[in-house]
Amino acid sequence: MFSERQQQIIETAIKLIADKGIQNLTTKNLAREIGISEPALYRHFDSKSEILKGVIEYFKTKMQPAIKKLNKSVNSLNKIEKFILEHLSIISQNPNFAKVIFSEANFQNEESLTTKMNNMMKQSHKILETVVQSGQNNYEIRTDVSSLSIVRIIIGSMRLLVTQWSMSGMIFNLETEGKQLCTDMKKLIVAK
Amino acid sequence: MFSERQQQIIETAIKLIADKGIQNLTTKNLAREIGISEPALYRHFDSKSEILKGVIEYFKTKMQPAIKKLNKSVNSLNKIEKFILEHLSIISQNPNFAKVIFSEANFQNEESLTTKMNNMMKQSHKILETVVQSGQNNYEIRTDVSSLSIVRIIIGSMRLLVTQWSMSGMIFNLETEGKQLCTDMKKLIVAK
DNA sequence: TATCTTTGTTAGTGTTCACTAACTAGTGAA
DNA sequence: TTCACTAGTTAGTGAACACTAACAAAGATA
Repeated sequence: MFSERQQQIIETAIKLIADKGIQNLTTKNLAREIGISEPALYRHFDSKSEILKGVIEYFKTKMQPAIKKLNKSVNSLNKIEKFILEHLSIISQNPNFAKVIFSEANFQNEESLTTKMNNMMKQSHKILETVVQSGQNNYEIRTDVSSLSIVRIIIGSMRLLVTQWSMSGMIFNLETEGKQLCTDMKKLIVAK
Repeated sequence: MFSERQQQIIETAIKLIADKGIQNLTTKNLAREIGISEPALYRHFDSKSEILKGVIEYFKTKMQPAIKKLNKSVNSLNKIEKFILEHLSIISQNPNFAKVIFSEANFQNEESLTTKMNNMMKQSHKILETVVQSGQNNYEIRTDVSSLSIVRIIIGSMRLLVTQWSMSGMIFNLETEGKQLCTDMKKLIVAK
């Protein structure tokens, strides 16, 4: 899909945004960081906007494994744990993701980008909601609390953990802390 | 603290960011939206950066009531409910806040702003953690789950709810949905 | 060998950025 | 009445923005 150079451009764009926000992503900074000239960027992308679309596509493909691995578990609580830990593992391996992937504000400037981010988020929520609901149907997960609330609690706390991790300068171990969160989360939502 | 004109500038700045992100906040757009000239802005703030500092200060003062009202409850679960619902009530009354207040990315460009946002967040987490811990000491809140996890779950899900509300175009009632989330949250964390 | 394609370069475009210089109308106190 | 202060104006600054024109080197293909 993306050539090597295109991937390099996308990864560098993510790095620049992670460093100092979307206002730090200029064609000048991007070219300098890669070590090519500005016009060279335009051999690989039609516009800066196309690069940002590439960033979102890149997130999608990088995050896909976190969702595909869910089917390996039968148990719903295990699936939820996998969902969280696989996401955190990928972010842990790509620390620049942390500051960008859950910051919809970075893509607010253009409607097509907002829509793309929106859809990515909705899709992953839908998948998790299906897992939670089937867990409730199997009496693995308590049914006195709506699946919507459970999904919000799971994804909300995961996102906050990632935000705290990046804001702290990655001072703690994301996966260790994630495991603790999972353990506690399971205690809260397991059926009695 | 802030003059009327300064407040107007700050509120308009928040509106512009809410509309199309931080890149939409230019001195030109800001002046046009208010209906004054660009240089007039500089009679009230030394620089654009000072306006952004003003935005954060404005959030602080506007959000303070949500925290001050906590002491009116004795019950810890009620305090947590108040914490969530008061926050949501203020955001509901100031819809432009929704897209900006939890989007640390908007203030990432300058270190002094990042620090300010960071501190605001840490402070409110600390307050909530104190509430949770005293609830655990009183046997109102279950103690088999760490207070840190509970705080992450509460604030994380609240932030996500606000994000979903603003991303949906405010299509649902934030406070109604917030009450449902509170009810479910209390069921999960109440001591057995 | 000759030509085409790919991927880079240098030098530059017009536009927008945050911000300033210089001036002015209105107001309130000495 | 004079004078200073406040809060606005018009016109313009250099720097940075995304992007382009024109050219060049290298490799693959005819």
